[in-house]
Amino acid sequence: MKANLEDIARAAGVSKMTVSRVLRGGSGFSEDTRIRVMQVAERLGYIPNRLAAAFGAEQASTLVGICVPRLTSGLFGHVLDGVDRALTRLGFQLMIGANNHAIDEEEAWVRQLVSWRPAGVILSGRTHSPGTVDLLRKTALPVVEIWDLTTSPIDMAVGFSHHDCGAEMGLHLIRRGRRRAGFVGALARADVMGAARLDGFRAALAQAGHPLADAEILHDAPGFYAGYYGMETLLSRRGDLDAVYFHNDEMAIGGLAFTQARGLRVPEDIGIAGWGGMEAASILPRRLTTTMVPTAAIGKAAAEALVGRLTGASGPDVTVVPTRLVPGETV
Amino acid sequence: MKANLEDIARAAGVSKMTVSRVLRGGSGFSEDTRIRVMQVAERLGYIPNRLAAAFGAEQASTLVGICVPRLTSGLFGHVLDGVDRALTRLGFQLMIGANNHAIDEEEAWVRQLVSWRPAGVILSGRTHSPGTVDLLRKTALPVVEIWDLTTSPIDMAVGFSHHDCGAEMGLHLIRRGRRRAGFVGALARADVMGAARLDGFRAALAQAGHPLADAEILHDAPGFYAGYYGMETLLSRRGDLDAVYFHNDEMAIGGLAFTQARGLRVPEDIGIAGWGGMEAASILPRRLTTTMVPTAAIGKAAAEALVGRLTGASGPDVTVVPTRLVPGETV
DNA sequence: GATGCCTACGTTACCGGTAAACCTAAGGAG
DNA sequence: CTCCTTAGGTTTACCGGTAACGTAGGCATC
Repeated sequence: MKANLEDIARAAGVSKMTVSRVLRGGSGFSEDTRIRVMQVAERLGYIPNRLAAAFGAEQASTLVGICVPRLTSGLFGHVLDGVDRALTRLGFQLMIGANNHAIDEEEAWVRQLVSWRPAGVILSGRTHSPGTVDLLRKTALPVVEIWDLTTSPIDMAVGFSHHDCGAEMGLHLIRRGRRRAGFVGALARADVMGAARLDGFRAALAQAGHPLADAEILHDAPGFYAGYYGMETLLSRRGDLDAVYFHNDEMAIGGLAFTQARGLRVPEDIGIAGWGGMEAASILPRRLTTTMVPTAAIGKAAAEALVGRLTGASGPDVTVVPTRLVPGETV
Repeated sequence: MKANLEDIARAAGVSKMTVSRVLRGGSGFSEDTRIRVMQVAERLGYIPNRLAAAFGAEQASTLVGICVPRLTSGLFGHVLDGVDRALTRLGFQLMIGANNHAIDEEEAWVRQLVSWRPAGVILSGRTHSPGTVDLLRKTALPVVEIWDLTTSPIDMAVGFSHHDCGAEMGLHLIRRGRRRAGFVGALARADVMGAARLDGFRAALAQAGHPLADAEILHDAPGFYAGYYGMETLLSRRGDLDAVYFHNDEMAIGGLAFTQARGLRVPEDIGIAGWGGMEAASILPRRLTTTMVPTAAIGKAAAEALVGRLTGASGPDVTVVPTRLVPGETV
């Protein structure tokens, strides 16, 4: 039914080792033999068995795992795309997982992954369970932590500082004359990185002498609705806010929709700032004030760091990718 | 260094077959033995080798592949999420791929995938290269085609008819009194499914006696910008259009942004309709007229169809999921 | 008391590749 | 003429599980 190397070897009158070498494009065979083997393989409809290959010679795995917080996130979609394009081109396969912002779900996924003996792993964020870290250290797998920067990565890291993003936006609001800023977050107690942005934001405001006026951290996923209702909640508590910083752009656009529904003028009555740089943010009647994150570049850099490690090239352990605050017209 | 079944067997004083049985939670061992084996496995930090397991007993693979058109699509992010949640819970691992709307890229990915001897495959769309179909038939792998419905699937299908979506929207526009409708598409010559919606749309308009006035199919990816510029192009050619149907909601919102920039009133001067049902569409000042697609439900249904086939349960070959036209306030 | 059946294991034989070691004939150098 | 090298192979020994089958001892049944 389905042919293996042995079948090809028999039909071509060579040993299966020779077939293996031919098919992998190595050396140690004549052109005649190569052609014969290729033809027989084609004729028999040979389908390689990577399971056997990876099992028999463990270093030959072409499997890479990547775990993101949520598969429904637009930003991480672009990260995945960057990783996928870079790795597919080099003959790797991508195994995917979502941790839903829970380190124990991540650990469960990592355990499954390592049982497939992959060539490497890409994780999101810098917060992992002890079990995860332990396992990855023990298996000595190449690991790239992306998205949030850490100075002491498990192995390698590609990202930026969420804390700095928040601080930069805080400073920007202050410079634009805002004095009573609020914050609307999401995924309460789950999302470490949004919390880091809030920390940085809060610190910058405090240092400027105009501390954070109020914050509303929703439990929902960070979407348009959540932004809309978060804005409503925040303003019902503090009607005097003159700026609101949102968990991300989707929420900011939701908040913007609320100001329109309520007849508030932006940026005159209140300023709105987002984070992440989704495409829609730049097509609004007023371009959204936000921070652009080079998502696809992060994915690409992570893939390249991983492949670099595998091919023995020595790259930096920590790669910082620059984010960019876009002033926009909503603050 | 790293322990295998043999090591555990030696340390626990049993055979490795017994260890295998214990770790997989089977039967044929005493409670005493079970506890001893589990303790030893824990102590040695045993990491299962699914490579060896899947290789040695081919039917035991827990690998499922899924190929989507683009990883950056919000809609497919939700599909992936639906698939991932359903399969992770059942102990499967997801291998992912993107075909970039090209059937030969899909074929290349499928070839890589089958070499991992997966338990099943989920493909997007119903258009595949002969090589892909051939390969999947030959390997007799469970296959679920999602997103676009086909009456003669390779194996199973979960989706809806894009043609019908377009036709339904065409009829809706006619009913709302529109007589000169245009269309803005994307991914020219690549996206089969958007083309199917246009076909249905065109047919419905023609049947009503008010044929499609004009269509602009861009080569770009379907995003906000593309919608904005597509709208501009279309209106510069046909200033008398009274409705425009877009490839998807993002493009429709982009088009909407153009009408605002140009001072056109929606829906009075011109109607705007999208497709897909992205969350942002329902939070606009005027709720967008669009078609809601049950993305996560499609993912879940696809996963369940696949697992059903694997466990021998007989389900339907074709599952139709309902889409819903949301009238909105932009037409 | 022979037979059958059940429990709780152990034994054996693979699965399909790959690395490493080994072989052999032909050609060239000394 | 012998030795060495090289091209072009072959042989052997795994990798770590699992299915299928074998078996010893205990108990119930006829």
